[in-house]
Amino acid sequence: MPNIAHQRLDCTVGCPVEGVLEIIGGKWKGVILYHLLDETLRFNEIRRRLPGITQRMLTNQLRELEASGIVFRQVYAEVPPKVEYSLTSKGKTLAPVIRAMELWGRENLLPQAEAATSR
Amino acid sequence: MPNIAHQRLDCTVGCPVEGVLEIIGGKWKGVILYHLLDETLRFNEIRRRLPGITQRMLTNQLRELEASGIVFRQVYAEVPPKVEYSLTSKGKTLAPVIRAMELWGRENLLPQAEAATSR
DNA sequence: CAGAATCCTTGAAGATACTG
DNA sequence: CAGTATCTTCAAGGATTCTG
Repeated sequence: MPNIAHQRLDCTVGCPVEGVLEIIGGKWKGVILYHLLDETLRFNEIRRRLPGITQRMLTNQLRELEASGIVFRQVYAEVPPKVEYSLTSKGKTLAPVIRAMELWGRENLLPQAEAATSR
Repeated sequence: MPNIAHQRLDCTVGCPVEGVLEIIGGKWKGVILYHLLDETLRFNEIRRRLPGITQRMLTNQLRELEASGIVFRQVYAEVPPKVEYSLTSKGKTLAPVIRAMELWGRENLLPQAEAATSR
């Protein structure tokens, strides 16, 4: 084994998962990412897709995602203002994670889904 | 005790993701699940794998996971007490989600990892 | 060993109002 | 349209002690 062998991480093998949750956790980030997966959206477009979120929260979450290098914020110098949000290339690599969550959610969280098949 | 878990499905397509995050979100649940993926563990075994978690938190999180039908809690009538935690079949279906997160975490959260590959 | 019972702190999240 | 700026609340999470 090469000499990069064991770096002293303060926690051991569990951390990758924990770290991801710090990025896509929170109450809204996962859903925001989900909506940005295959679309570039403007601020209010995202907002409309998240019933219940406040402007403040949306701004917060988007800024944190931007700081994590996950989301790209494109500001157009127009009046009225226009800001578009999209995934960075790094953000796009999260697709498998989001998709896996989406799939599991559909199969396990929506009783109607399964009930519908048996109806 | 009634499980009032996911009745908040008043939002539309984003919810699958949101619902999953309610289950594996929180500060510790994802990591707990990660450790239970391929092992049945006793209370203190899990605790040792999560540096920094308190007994209270661990108990809490495990109970919530149990209430979500994700974790099975096996109590042995012994002295001293012995309680084993494992994934239910439903819990095991979360594996792809956890694995996707683990993979992404390894590739994006540990700079050493990428540095190692480019060397 | 695996918790239950308390008490306490913090900050995540919400409500509301204002603005370039 | 896309934000700030405050104020406030509530519950997630933590620290500590006790116990079958």
